[in-house]
Amino acid sequence: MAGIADVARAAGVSKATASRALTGAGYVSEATRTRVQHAAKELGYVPTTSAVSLVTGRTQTIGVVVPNLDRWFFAQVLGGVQEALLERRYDLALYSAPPESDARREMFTHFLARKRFDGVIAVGIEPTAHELERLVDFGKPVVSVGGYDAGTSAVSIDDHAAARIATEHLLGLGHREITFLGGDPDGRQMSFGDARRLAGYWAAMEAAGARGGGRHIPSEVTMPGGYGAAVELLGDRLTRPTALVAVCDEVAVGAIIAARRLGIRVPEHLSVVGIDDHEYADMFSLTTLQQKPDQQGRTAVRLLMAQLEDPATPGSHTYEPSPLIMRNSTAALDDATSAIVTIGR
Amino acid sequence: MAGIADVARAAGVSKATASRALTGAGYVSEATRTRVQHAAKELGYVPTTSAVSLVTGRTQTIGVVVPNLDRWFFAQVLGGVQEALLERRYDLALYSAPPESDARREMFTHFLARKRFDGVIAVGIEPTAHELERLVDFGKPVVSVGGYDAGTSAVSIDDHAAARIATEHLLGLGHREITFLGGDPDGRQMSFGDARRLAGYWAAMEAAGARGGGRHIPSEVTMPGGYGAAVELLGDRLTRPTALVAVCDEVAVGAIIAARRLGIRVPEHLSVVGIDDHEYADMFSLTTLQQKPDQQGRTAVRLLMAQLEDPATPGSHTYEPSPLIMRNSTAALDDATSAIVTIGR
DNA sequence: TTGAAAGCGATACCAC
DNA sequence: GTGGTATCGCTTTCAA
Repeated sequence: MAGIADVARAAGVSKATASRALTGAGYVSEATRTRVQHAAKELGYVPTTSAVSLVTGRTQTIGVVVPNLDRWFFAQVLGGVQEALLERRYDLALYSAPPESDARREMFTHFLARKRFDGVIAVGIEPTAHELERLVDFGKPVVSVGGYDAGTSAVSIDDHAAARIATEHLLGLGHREITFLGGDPDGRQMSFGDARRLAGYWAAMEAAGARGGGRHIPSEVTMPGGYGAAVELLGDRLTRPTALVAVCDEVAVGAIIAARRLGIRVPEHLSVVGIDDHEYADMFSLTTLQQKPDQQGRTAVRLLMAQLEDPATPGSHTYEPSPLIMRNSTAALDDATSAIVTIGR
Repeated sequence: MAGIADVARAAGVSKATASRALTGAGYVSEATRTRVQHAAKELGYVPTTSAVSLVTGRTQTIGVVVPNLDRWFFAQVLGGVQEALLERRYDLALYSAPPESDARREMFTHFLARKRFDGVIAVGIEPTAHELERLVDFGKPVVSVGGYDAGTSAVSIDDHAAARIATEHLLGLGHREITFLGGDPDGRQMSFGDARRLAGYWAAMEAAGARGGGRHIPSEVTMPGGYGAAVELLGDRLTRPTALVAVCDEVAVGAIIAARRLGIRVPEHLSVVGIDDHEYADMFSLTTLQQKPDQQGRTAVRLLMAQLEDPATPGSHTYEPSPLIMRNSTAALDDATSAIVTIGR
């Protein structure tokens, strides 16, 4: 529990000098600096953060807001943010709460007001008007990841393009009956990014004049959600599409499992494309558009730090790449597939 | 940015009285109390945490240490902890870093020293001797979840019993060739809980005189890990067991997927039991031993709060229940199964 | 029941 | 370069 006063005494200098020597701000002779540092180490001195915060106004803490922890994307982003923050010796205050929940409201009304952090990273969140307002008059830098871009800095993939490319890949293989799988049942709760994906899908379908073959089947955005929806969708041979664009890999994998159980072979009888490159993608040979959420987390931290150092830094939306990873879940719509589908009709 | 001085002025009282009225400590007349509270609300007053911490010594923050974020168990625990903390208006400082990593070392040497939190919840962690030492001389209460019980308070299921029950279930169905699937390849890194499960499995096998039919196949403790290991294990018809106890549901599900791909029917040709009751368990009809990590997280918070209120509270290990959930991934070893296995031999 | 004043542990300004 | 000192915003004796 040694304080800076102890360090100063041990080094035979004043508190002021000790502080300067330790923080590196201001002039200190090389000799005293080393002497003070030595004393500090000797005594195991660690500055009391609350005291530092009180006087400097900086907390060395970043607040991170996530809707939940059990979806791959969020967990990955959080991991990346954590790493990047750790490197910079920043603490991470976690606030996870689903949109529209009491906990979420509580968070916004209570915690954000506590000016406890120097900045906020909001993951996959489309804030409500009220939340947005609070975030803004919070007066500290905000960076959003994979979500709504509220005029603040943001980082995400180009969701619209990703889904478009996925769809075009399928169209290029000759598919016309392509269903978009996943996204919240009652559209309202569909996350911002997911909605953009759906839009990208429709854009591609329309551009190819295949609007008629398109359909959106909602589902919870989880593997079981994708599984359940796919069982229903694929169970009916009459209306079954020849290809699927899934809102994300978790849903895609659920669909593949459903297809297998129904005796529908992927990719021979059904092509599936996902978005994410989830850790499960490989074991299902899933063709997908890759994104690296942990990288996005790191980028978000970088953006935030830039604004912290120079508040004048303009907000910017960084789009991370999302390349197509070809595996083995898609195939050309050949005669065999057509035949099978036709027979069903 | 209203401070308590502003509130006091607005209410026509001194800072001292305002503080008492707001914190609820000390005598204040009912009249002034409401007047102060009103003024505070009016001005949108929020106490500056660093100032409060500086004088009270309490940070209203709990540090949570997890090995990583993308395993179901950890994410669930973290979610439960977050909720319970939020209710109590505590902040959650997240420290996730894999054991033996630089980040992990950094965490322990640097962050824990920052006396930034009132207590620590360590999830699924078997601290090294050095880490343990730091955690202890950190001098603040520590509660561990699902991991090593360092004489501090702890909460977990009875891993040994869970695996034993799972194994006995299989033995009761007539199986003798039962393999334990999962756990780190080179035993050393096997988590404390996982090691206990393996021990419980062996205990049951031995008690049934079936030691000879037992085997431990290591694998990464993930779905792809279980998948990969199961493909190898089940691919060889000569040595294939008739039943599997998986270290957790993720591994169990990976094994089921592998079995299906190999044309091995579950449960007709292969019985599988998991541990967890993961959100995927249902869609695979997985029989498993249920645990509720989020509850464990909540319990951990309760234990911690008790110690915070009264440091004399003795540490205690709370065991949460882990009931057997019967679904449809296990079946009696009947003639059919035996026949199939025999043919293979 | 209330108010004045003394810290909590650091930083930062201003003389020296 | 270095040392006194005011200060950050609040809680908490101690008197009144």
